[in-house]
Amino acid sequence: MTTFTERQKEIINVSIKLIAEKGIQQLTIKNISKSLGISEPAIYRHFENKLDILLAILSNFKNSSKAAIKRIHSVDRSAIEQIEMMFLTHFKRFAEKPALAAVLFSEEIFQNDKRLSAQVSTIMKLSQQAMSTLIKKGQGNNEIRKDIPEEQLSLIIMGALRLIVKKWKLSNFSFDLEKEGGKLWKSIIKLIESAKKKRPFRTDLMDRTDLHSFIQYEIKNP
Amino acid sequence: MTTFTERQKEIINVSIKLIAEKGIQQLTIKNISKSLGISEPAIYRHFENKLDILLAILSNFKNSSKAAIKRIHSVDRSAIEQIEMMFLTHFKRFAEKPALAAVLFSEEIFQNDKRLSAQVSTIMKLSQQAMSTLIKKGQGNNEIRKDIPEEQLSLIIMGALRLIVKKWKLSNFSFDLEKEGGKLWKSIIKLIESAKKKRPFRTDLMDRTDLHSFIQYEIKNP
Amino acid sequence: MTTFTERQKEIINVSIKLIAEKGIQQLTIKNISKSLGISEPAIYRHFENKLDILLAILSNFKNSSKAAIKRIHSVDRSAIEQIEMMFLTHFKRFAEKPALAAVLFSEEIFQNDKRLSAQVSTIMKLSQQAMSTLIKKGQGNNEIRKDIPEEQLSLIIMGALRLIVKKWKLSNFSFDLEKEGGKLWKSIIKLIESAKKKRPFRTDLMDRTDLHSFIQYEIKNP
Amino acid sequence: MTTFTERQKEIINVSIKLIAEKGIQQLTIKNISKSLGISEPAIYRHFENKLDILLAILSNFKNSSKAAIKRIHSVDRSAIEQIEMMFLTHFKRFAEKPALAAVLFSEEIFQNDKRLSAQVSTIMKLSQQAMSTLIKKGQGNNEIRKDIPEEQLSLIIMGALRLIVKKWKLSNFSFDLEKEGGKLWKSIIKLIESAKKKRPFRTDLMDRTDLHSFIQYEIKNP
DNA sequence: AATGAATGAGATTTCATTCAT
DNA sequence: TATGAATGAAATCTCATTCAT
Repeated sequence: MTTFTERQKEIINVSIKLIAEKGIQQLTIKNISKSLGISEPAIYRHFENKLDILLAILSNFKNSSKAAIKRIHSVDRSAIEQIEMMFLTHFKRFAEKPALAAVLFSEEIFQNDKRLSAQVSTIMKLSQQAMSTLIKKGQGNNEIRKDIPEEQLSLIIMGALRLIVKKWKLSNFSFDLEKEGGKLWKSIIKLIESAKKKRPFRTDLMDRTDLHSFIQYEIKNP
Repeated sequence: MTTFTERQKEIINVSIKLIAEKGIQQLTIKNISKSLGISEPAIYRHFENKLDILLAILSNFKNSSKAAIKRIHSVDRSAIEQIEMMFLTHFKRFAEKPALAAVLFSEEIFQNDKRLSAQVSTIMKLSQQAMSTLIKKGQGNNEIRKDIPEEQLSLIIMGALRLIVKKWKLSNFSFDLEKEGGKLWKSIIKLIESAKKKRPFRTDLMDRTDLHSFIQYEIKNP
Repeated sequence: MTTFTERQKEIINVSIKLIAEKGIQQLTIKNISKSLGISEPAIYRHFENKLDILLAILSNFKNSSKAAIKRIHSVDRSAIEQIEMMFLTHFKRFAEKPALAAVLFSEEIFQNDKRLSAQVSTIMKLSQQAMSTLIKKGQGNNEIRKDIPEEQLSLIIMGALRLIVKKWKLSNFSFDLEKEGGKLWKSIIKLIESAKKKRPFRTDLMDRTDLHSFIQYEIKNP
Repeated sequence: MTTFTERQKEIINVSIKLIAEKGIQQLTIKNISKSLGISEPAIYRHFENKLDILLAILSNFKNSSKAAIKRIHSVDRSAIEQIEMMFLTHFKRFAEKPALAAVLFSEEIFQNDKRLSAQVSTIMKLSQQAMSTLIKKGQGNNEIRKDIPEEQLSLIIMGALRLIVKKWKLSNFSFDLEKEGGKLWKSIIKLIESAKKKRPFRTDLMDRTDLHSFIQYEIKNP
């Protein structure tokens, strides 16, 4: 788990911002250096080449995803609550750093290099597996319906999650992602909950100190 | 609804292929012309500039989407069946022309120009609205559950649809999209169908001549 | 004295206009053909190449200058009146076809080819010699002061004439060239007239039928 | 009043030379870089684009014109002498740097861009106004005849000045501009001097150390 | 007489990267 | 750690011109 210097982090963040705002085609060494107020060759003090910057972005995100997943899995909650955590963590993270959404949901950007696309695949699988694991647990618990295979449910949940983020981005971040995410979550619960054990929907969830602070933690320590 | 010359269509197709295979960064006039076996300036006889080629790709897809949607809406079927048609039409379309999937599910590619991203938005809204309309109809019919707002269901269905196409692409088209799409559809039906009026799932749907030929038609006549 | 076909004349005129309005750099085969509403290769039916179009412009103007000069010289008037005719003919010509001014007073445009710059030189010398001849006649007549050599007077008159046309062009043809030209002429007469034989300034000159019709003729038959 | 780096000055000078020798059409980045012995992209370290190079040429000339005019106006001399200074300064400047004449008397070259043609207009007006001011002063002093409006005299003088420079250029710099300029000046004095106060023509003017050194100064410190 | 399609040459500009300082 | 200057490669696009029809 590589760590980055301050300058490297600056470069990573500026790059994410540039991709988010102007697209991958505008992610040039010139633009990065201009954004940072340093010269172009200076970038090469911190990264060997441009590809390494892109890899660093991915590695950075992968690490923080891993950490978030680990924490969610280790929390002692019902499966549904844990899935909810994943959901909300996602939205909170992107709401706080919209550029990240733009970049991370744009795997195509990285497709022209094998190392890059491998990394992207790994990242995608990471959260899908985490989701799958939680769903399986929920199905074991009778929290979640069993008539639909766990991979399908995972696909459906992740798909909705991704699409709402994408819409948010296409709308120029013009709606409240966390609020809409909350609504979406309510609907998804209805869809996936086991018929037998209907639980009352807990509107208070987001306010509960522990979950809230948990999510906060994830965002501050990606 | 602009029509394109033969050469223009060739350029459009080659461009889609290039984007799909090598990413937008490799969509250069040189590569396009090389693929067609003509000189670079020759391209400019057919499109004023590169942006126009990208716009043509989008316009082309938009037109065929519109036509497909129109036909689906005008068919006299239950809402669920119509949604199924949309689903399967989508998959069939992409299965027949994988490159299109690569391009069309990569809206980020087009983000660096206002005209492009406007077109992308329009296209996305097109199928979402079509889906919404059908769901509303189904809810009116008691075919589809009413406890979840129609926009949410639409979001969830479209999200799943998009994600499976994206996975297919990331897997290098290594699974059978139509087959997996069929499975996904089965799961989705279970999720959205109205509890009261459970219909038996019709595995035979895809084989029925009329639907099949309908979809075929859409693909051959975009 | 080559004559031109109708199409050739059209091409010449359009070319003059293009140079006048947008500069020599915008005089491209594409722009010429677009202005005429024909295809690019069509131009090559009428002129072998681009250089020939430029030569035709010059040849055209040279011919009409020669004719005008010849007529002025053959008119039976005082030298001062003949010079006045040259002056006014010039202004009238340009006032009716401003583009011509833009082109003809821009000899630099043609400098990158020997044949072109030779033609330009010839044209310039043409009117200067004509002017010189008239001045010499005037000095012989005692109409024009003799204390300044005839080449100097010619230079001064032609210089003023050119500068006012250039100013007119730079001002975007926003003043009345003929009127300002008339004023300039009054001043020049005062400067060059022989001290002894002061003639009254004839404001009526431009109205006199013969001069007027003479100038008209020159413009219509360049 | 922007100052230029050494490389920028080199580029400016090389560009002037290229325009003078081969015409604006040969002023290409390739030719500039070849002349300087550097690569084409290297030019872009020093100027953002080609237009900026042209603007720099004009700006450079404008600045030096302003300085020259300021100095001439501030000298304590008769109006006629000051006009003479303007005349001779002009000729000396161009005689020392013939390429500049080629470029500066070819405003057409710059007509295809608004910023360029605006600058050209400004420069033209600059010296015309300076000339007008001096003539008005001379008319107030009874040095210069009053029967011709000051704008007309200014036009006539500037026109002659410009035309002789242009002829010099068209002749391939084959005569002695300063000498011919001197002759022209003698003629012009005769034309404009007030009848009452005939001053002896001062052939010695150009030799007088102060004027000479003044002009020298202007040329070396533009 | 005209055109659609094409092309070699070349224009301006951008890019990632290097090197000397 | 940083920079000014530079560069090879390549991108987009324009130009005058040709050729088959």
